[in-house]
Amino acid sequence: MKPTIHDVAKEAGVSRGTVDRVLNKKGSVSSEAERKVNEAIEKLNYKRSPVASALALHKKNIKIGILYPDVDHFFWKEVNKGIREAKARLDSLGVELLVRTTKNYDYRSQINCLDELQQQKVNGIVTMSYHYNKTNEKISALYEANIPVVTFLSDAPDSKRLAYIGVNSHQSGVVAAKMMGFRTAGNGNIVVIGVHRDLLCMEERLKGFMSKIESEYPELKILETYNMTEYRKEEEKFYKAALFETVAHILEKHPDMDALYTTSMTGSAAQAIKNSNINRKIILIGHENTEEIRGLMKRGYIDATVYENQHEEIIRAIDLIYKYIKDGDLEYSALKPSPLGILIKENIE
Amino acid sequence: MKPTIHDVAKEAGVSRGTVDRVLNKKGSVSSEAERKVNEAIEKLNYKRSPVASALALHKKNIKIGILYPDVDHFFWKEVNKGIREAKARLDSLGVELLVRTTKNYDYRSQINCLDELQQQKVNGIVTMSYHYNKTNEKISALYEANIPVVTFLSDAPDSKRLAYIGVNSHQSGVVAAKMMGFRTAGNGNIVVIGVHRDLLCMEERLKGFMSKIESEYPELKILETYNMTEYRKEEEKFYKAALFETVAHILEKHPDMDALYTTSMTGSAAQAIKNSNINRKIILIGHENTEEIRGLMKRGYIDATVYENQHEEIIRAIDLIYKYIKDGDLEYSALKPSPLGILIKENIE
DNA sequence: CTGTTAGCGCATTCAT
DNA sequence: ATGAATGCGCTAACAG
Repeated sequence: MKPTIHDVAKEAGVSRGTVDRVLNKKGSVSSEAERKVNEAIEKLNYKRSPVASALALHKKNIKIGILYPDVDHFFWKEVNKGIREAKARLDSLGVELLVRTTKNYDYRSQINCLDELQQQKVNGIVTMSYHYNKTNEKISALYEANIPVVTFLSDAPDSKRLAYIGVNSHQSGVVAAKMMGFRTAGNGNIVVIGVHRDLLCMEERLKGFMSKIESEYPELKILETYNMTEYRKEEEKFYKAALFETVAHILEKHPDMDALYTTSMTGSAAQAIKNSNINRKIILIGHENTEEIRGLMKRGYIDATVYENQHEEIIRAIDLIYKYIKDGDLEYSALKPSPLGILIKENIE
Repeated sequence: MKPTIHDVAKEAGVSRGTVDRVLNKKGSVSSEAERKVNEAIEKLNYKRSPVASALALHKKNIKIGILYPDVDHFFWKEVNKGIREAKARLDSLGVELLVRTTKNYDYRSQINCLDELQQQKVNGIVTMSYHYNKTNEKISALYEANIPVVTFLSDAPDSKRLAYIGVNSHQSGVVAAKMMGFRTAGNGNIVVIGVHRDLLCMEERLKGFMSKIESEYPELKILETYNMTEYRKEEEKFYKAALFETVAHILEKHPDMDALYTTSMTGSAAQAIKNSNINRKIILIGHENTEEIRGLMKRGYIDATVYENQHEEIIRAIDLIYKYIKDGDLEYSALKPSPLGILIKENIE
């Protein structure tokens, strides 16, 4: 039978309360008692039961804040689903989830929302960083105020965020380049669209793609690189419209192009190509795995994407911060980069 | 605040015991009481707390049997890790895991082990099917004896297994064929090795691969298809030796071959090519994602594999049967096929 | 058929 | 500094 805190107390010749104080490092324990308890724990190989612990902690009312930009219907829908699943699970642990969204990627909106969550006295926050450096200060300030922040999808490595849950973004671009190489057999003319470049993850993707193409595919020529960063603060419909225009412009300007790579909004890019009614094949490589993308890929408008599982990542992020708040230590095993998925028509679920 | 069973009882004007009987369909409840309870549950939007439930069920001592062939060091090592993780989690729920392994894929060994687990009075079993049809009868008999069986990795669809956790194997072969198409640019001579063909998953992989090549890549010629089913019942070292010989034979017999596809044991196939010291490039496409395969892929001996995450699958399978034993119902959301991963050098973690 | 009671293992009081 | 008591939400056993 698994030893309980009771067994440990008996073995050590102290009360359950004392064992608990040692386990949770509460102090107020004589060094003599502490030694005996630790010996007993060792001897019996005691591990605390997370279920019982969670149940007992029920009344503590932990609050976790979640903040993300609710802009791309398809992509964030799956994040939202993950949040709902986590919520259902954490509900029964007496944990409250305060979910906030912004209408765009403006880092000032993010900072405002973070302020509000701080006022609500949350015990921790999960969010993505809206800007490669403008959010560092606020995140570090939250850390100093004893509110740990876990970033996901896009990191803020120079801030004092507790942890980052997400992929290696540079490598994500490298993999995309490799798929471009496969699909084109290493030969042809490419146009590149860099979207959201002040999101760290996007900039890194772009760099990864470019460097891989340059180093490994000398016969793949990049005709031009477009930049769609300035639209970042607009609402989604404007953003989409701008992308549509850009793609239409590209198709007209580059009649000799064979392929398009876009660091994000792959679904919209595919729609734009589709709507253009051109009668030559444009190979499209991009990112993410959403319902929209799967649909367009099945119909041949997207050739491959490189993605991370945003649904699982948000769940991992929430679990990570919950455990950190509850137990005070990081699960180091959860910190390695998330796997990079490759999506082609054939392996759509 | 979340409603508890107590709130429901108060709302319905009955005792907690009665609510519990309704919740767990224990019978012995008047239809009048049942109606009132259900109304109260509806009204309060009551959901039972899985943590509290698990804690209370602690004394019940549920036993789950797990059975798998511990043959390929690298592949099954990760299954084993998943089992250990699940064990640690279930330990604190008072669940006992009886883990059994066989030394090969002989279905008779499997049936013997299943018999033994039945004698141990397990409440459910997780295993893979060792043979496309010879295990159906035993699995169905277990079901009749009220011991549900969940298959993973390789299914027994014609048996009364409770559920299958794993990928669509046919599609797995299709994706492999697509990767072959990418890598060869749709042109060249292929040799195929069909391993373990009386495992349903392997046979389906092979069929998926062949059909995709035939239908989509007319310029890819399959020179020959080797069959390595008969070695299935041997121990691993014999199996590997046989594969080494086969690959050496293939390389000699087909000097015009460009690529090799193998339905399993991709690591060994790569080792065999490596050891042969031939000085032309043989493209190798196979399956799985193991430490061995990642190492050989990084060094260029494997070009791509299609895999399922065996680590997550065993965990999902164990959780599924645990919940079924505990709550008596299947989590239908867990039943869709697992995702098919594509591994190339660039997206190795 | 129904209500009551006693834990499951742990964390937090409140006494001492 | 330590021990004892209470309860988290639920289930099982018992009493009626």
